[in-house]
Amino acid sequence: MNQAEVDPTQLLKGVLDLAVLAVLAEADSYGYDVVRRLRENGLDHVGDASVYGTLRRLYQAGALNSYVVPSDEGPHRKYYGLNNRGRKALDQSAQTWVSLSKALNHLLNGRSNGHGK
Amino acid sequence: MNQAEVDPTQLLKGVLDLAVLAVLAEADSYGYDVVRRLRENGLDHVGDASVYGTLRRLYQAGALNSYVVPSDEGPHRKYYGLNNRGRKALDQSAQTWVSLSKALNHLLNGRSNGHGK
DNA sequence: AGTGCAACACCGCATTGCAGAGTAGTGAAA
DNA sequence: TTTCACTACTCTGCAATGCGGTGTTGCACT
Repeated sequence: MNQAEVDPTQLLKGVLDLAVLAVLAEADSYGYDVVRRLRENGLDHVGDASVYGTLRRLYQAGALNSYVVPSDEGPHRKYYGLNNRGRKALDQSAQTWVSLSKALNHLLNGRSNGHGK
Repeated sequence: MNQAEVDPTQLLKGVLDLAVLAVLAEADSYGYDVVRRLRENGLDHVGDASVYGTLRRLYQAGALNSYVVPSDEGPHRKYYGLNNRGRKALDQSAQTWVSLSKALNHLLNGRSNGHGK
């Protein structure tokens, strides 16, 4: 059961996975920074613990690889980056997300349209 | 704490609430039918128990009113419909949803655009 | 009539994700 | 030294999802 793929049912509550994956796709980074970037991008209320948890989960699922970069200006930083598996997972999750988002948006706008399909 | 309003953190996993609310906004209906409609609209993997649970939760939160319609073709049907509170909740949730969805979509497309306005 | 099935409602349990709070360690500023 | 901004991580509680099961009421078959 260490598939990196998300099963659709999980996406309902696992939007964070997708977000983290997306951020990591732009550039490798470490937990603290991921949180910062997520918040800068509109996900302002994500708890850091959630992100760390997500990171760990993703890592254990084999979607990420990580390496420690010692810093001379503070504690070490544990970078995470997408690997093939991760990119695939991102791709798939993104797709699922798009359908979900489309379905939802359709539902939300559906009251003003004249004829359904 | 029985506010019908969703706090943003909940939306991450509570997309179902919004979906159910939206379906109910189109027309009153009963659990079994809600599931059917949800599935027809792309939310194909929602479990019926989840929907019943959501319905009950929403009802207890005061967002829905319900009435039983005896059916001559089977057991009675327990209809649910939005009340003012429900509409407000839908409205608010929808808004939160839109921001979230925007943020996510931005993240997902962010790699190919030069500068977001 | 009896059996079985489909439509319908609902519950309990286990799993899992998310968040809050707390621990810990480093380097720089006060 | 105390404090603070960074950085990582753990424990724990809560709430939501889903599965499987239970029960009911008609209808179609046999």
